Amino acid sequence: MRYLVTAALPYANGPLHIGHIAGCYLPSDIFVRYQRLMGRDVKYICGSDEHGVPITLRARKEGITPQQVVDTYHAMMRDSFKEFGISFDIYHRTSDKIHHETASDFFTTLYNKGVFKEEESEQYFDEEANLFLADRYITGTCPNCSNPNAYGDQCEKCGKTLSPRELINPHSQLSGKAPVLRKTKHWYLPLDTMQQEWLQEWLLSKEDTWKKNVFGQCKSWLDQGLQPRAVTRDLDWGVPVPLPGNEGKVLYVWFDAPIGYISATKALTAQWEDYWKKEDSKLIHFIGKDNIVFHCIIFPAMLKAHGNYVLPENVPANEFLNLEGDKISTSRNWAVWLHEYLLDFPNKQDVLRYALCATAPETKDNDFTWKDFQDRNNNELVAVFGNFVNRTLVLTAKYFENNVPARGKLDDAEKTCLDALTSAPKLVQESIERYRFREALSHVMDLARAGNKYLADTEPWKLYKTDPEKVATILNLALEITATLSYLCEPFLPFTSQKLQAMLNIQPKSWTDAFGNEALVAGHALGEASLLFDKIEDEEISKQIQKLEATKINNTPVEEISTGEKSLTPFKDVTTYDDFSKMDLRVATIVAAEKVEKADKLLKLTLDTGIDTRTVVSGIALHFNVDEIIGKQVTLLANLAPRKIRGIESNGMILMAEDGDGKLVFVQPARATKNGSTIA
RNA sequence: GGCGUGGUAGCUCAGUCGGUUAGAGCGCAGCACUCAUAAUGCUGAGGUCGGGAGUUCGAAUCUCCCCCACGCUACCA
Repeated sequence: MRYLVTAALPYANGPLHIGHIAGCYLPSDIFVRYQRLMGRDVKYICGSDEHGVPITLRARKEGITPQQVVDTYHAMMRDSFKEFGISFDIYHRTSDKIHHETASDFFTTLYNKGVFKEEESEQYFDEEANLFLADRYITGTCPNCSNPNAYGDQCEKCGKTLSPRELINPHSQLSGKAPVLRKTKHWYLPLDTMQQEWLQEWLLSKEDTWKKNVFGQCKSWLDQGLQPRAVTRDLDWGVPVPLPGNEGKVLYVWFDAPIGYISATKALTAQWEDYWKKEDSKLIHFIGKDNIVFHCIIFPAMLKAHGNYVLPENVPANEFLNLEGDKISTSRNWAVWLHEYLLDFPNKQDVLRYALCATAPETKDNDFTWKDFQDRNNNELVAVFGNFVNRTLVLTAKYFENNVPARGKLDDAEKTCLDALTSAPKLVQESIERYRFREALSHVMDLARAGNKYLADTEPWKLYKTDPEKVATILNLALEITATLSYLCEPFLPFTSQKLQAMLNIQPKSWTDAFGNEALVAGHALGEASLLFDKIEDEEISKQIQKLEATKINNTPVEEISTGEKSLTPFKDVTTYDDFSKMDLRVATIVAAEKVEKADKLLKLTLDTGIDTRTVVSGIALHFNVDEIIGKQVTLLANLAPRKIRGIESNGMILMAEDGDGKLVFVQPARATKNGSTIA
């Protein structure tokens, strides 16, 4: 049996922050270190995801090539991971030749098997730049919130997922011109038929073994019915489509990226196929919750379509980590960056590892605060773990010249202590096997607590004068606990483990060897003791909090400027009076309003136009209460063709003004005017 | 609106198949101790288990309705 553990490929257009670490890299690292200690055959795979549109956008913005962008961030992330003790067997990258070949072959195999559906569609094309525009290259006015700077795939203001065709007044980010529609061919993965054939059945079989949040999300997707998904894009940055006559097309990044796990394994070992194709291999994907669909549905679909590959055994996705009560945001710089932490807190990798593991968002979103970080360091690592080790070593140095004393007769206190000693590894093991890393870590701390209690109960410092032999037994056991702690904490606190083992003058051991035997023999000479953890003072914490508050202050004016100036929609093309005069604009009064059933944003308005009373459905329910708009005079586009919305016929359209923040205001006459008055 | 996940002590969370008095860590209060980085140990206060109804001898746990948070999704001319 062998394990293949993957951690989500981080996207190479920005540095790593604590959310990435807590959600994915730390849990996977703990899991893998544990598997190694159990003597299991495990490979731990990760790498930079270096394709896709945002990287090309950043490159354009900074006036460099996409390769330069990814080189920078790839090196940065690789180094941060290493320094933080994330123990990948390989940290690869998707711009590597091996990956291009692997992804290319993968596509070709599926193509030759006739898996894909081929389809032509109309996409926006920039005639000046002479290329098809990726969704991100197109901006326009959001049909949802009227934000004039919405992207073709998503409006960042209201969060709505869009397609470029929905944008009002679209323009190319490259030339600034309005793009034209042109036909293009793409290949689709037929998830809909796969759902029927096997995917649904396979996923439903995971109900008992996968985390609830993960299974629930998959179930939700299945219930809505899967749709075919394009696996190619018109773009020049990525893995080229390996079919003749298809220049300017690449594999879509979601198709390309997970294959990166395979290429990385290839780059790591010639036996890569054992890990991917032998039935007794367990494939485990560690990811954040934003990646559930790709790893639970789409990638398995790809692997199955290819044939011979194992499907994931488990996908233990975490939820999100917040920071001081707010969502972590790269663009708003609201984050604790790993590379900055490593500079600000040198040699304190384990403190962050501890804090993030203890507060990891395993079952729901969780909050990281600097106060919590400080408390966990001072009250748990220093006071419980470090202090127990220190008092044990100090006592041993004082009474036994730094040699391990012999164990004598065992009383009840000793038996209780030995119970804790033998049960701790089992508890930690069980928790890790169930992907409960917070719980596992607390079992480690419980052993240190048991040690502190043992010392407090037996009081060797009092006994020494009257019964030095008893003290020898006590310290023998206490030292045995410190040795066990050094082995047991390795997956979580690898730096501390090493340091402690040096202090005890012992060698690293696999868990199978370490537990169940006495780690220290009488007479063993201990090494030099030092403190495992230092207190973190208030000053250091308030410095970090101030740093965050500064970004908050810096953020506000920038955003205001950007929405105030940059975001104003450019003027539209010239029109004629004839065109304008076709529109019948009238003053009307809202006489009734009600929420449309089963729609969050829709209000059904009844208008008095002076000539008739009519119904208009308007998407303004998020901006106004029903009560506050009744009696308001508004501008009505009266001769707009009727249209059914949610089963209600809408006759016309209410004109709204929109400020930079997406707030809507009625356009109305400066004074109350007769209903039906014309506007021209 | 639909779907998913969650709501348990001041904070972070556990709670198995429905079963006695709902637990842990941190924080707080008191006591003990002095080997230890004022660290440790013990004791205690603190809960209408989001709200309401139901099933049951018995509900944090099962059913229904509602509220709140996060995510997915629908409606938007």
